[in-house]
This record gives sequence, C-alpha cells and structure tokens, in this order.
Amino acid sequence: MTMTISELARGAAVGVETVRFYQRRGLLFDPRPGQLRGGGQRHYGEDDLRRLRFVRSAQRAGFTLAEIADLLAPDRVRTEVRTIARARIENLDRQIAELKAARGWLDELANECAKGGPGPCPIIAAFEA
Amino acid sequence: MTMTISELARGAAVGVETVRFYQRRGLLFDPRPGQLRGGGQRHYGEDDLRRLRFVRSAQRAGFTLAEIADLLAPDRVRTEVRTIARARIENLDRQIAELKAARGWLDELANECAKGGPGPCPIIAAFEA
DNA sequence: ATAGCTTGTGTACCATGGTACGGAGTCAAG
DNA sequence: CTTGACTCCGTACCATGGTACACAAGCTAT
Repeated sequence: MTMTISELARGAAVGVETVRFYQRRGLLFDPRPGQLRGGGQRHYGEDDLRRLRFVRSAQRAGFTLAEIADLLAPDRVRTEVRTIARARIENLDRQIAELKAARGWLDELANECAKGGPGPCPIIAAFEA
Repeated sequence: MTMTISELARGAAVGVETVRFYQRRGLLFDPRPGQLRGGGQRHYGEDDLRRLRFVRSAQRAGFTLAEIADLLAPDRVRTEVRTIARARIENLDRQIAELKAARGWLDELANECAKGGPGPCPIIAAFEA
C-alpha cells in the first residue's frame, strides 16, 4: 500500500511542506537522490509513516531535529540509543521540575494579585515609576 | 544605589546585550540619564533589577516576551493579571502532562532497546530499508 | 591628559522549526 | 487531449530570542 506525500503528511498530522523540510534535514527518506517510481513522483509506505511518527514523538520528548537525525543514523546501536534516551529523560525531569516551580511562582503571583480591591496588581505596580 | 548596565545584567544573570534587547522590546524602562553618575550614560536602580528578574521569571513560566510586555503594560489591572496568570497555569499543567507522557514514551523506548544483545535498536531499525 | 575600558546606538547576524511561493512536471478524470 | 489537482524543487521568508559587531562618546586610573 503506497501513499502520496499529502497522505503521508495527513497520517502524521503535519503539513506537506513539513515533510519535505524533514527530508532535507535527513530525517526522512529523501526522494531527490533516489529513483522514483511512477516517473517523477515518490510514493510512501507504512515504514515512512512510522518513521515520521517517530520523529514527531521524539520531538515531543524534546529532541531537536538534529538530535533525531543523529538518533536515526543507520549505525546507531542499542547501547547508544539507551544512553541518549536516558540523558533525555534526565533532562525531561529537570524541565518538569522547572515548569512546576514556575507554576508555583505564577500561582503566588495570582494569589497576591487577588488580595484587595481593584486597581493595578501591586506586584506589577512595584515596577512602575 | 545605582548601577551600570553591566551590573544590572550581572544581577539577573543575563548579558548586557540581552538587557538592551529587552529595552528595545519595551520590557524594561529606558532609565533617565545621569542621576548620580553623570552625563550620557544610564544608571539603574533596584526597581529596574526587580523588573528584569520579573521578566526572567515570567519567561521561565512560559510567557513570550510579547506577553510579558503586555503583562507589564501600565494599565494592567488585578483581574486581568489574575486571568492571564491562570490561563498560563493551565497551559503549564498541559505542558507538564505532555512532558510526562513523553518521558514515558522514552522510557519504553529505552527499555525495549535494552532487551536482547548488541546490534541496532529494533525500534529504530524498524525504519531502515 | 591620555590610555583603555565601559556605554549607548544602530544594524547585522545566528539557530530553530517551520511556512510560502513560483515554475515545472506528472497523473487521473472527463 | 485537456483540465485541474497534486508533486517536485529551489529559494525566500517568518517568528522567537537572542548575540555580535562597529562606531563614537563618556568614565576611570595613572
């Protein structure tokens, strides 16, 4: 079962231009150097869709596109993948902690602002003048 | 107590260029020239430092610079600040949930890759060829 | 007074992750 | 065979959040 680029893109909820952008970045099979079936237009299979979805998942996990390209390098071995994944997990834990701290800060800001009547928020007003 | 721009920047652990960048974006006041230390050079006070730190905190909480500028607008009233803060908290909660989900995905990837001997990670190898 | 840092100002440049567009070529229906 | 949609390709552009000059004027220590 083959699909066109727009079907592929739709299958991963991204735009066609995004798919092509990923191809240029070496994240997906690039049709340019290859031989094209059906004379000029590339067709994609399930493996391409899985790979595209992997890219999106990895992005959600905070990998940059360069890191994902590296992760998908053809000679990546289990131990390397594990190491990379663990490093990212640690990073993610740090980010989660930071976000929680930011949430606390914001909560306090909102609470402080909530006190008293109308008018400017005293915390923000403290910077004026 | 007044400080120079480099002292101000150091006080908030940002670069001098960053302070100037924020000034251009309307996040920081353009302090009036020469209160205590003369001529064409600007001097900054504690309020400027507080404001700069507020900007950094707000950034950590996920606000864009444009949103922070808006938050610091001179006519912002408590109810508005609270509303903005609450919306951001909700957003933060969503982000935290997403990060946790990504962490889980990554954990699974690492575990799957850990199984078996050396060689390429089967999950990633699934995309090759 | 003068060397040698800072400062202010303006403009240019950077990475990241896309998005848009123009000009062909290709494909499927009528 | 024509029409209209879709594709390929290259290039340009966008927002975000900075970073890096260059140049001139000002400040500080000798």
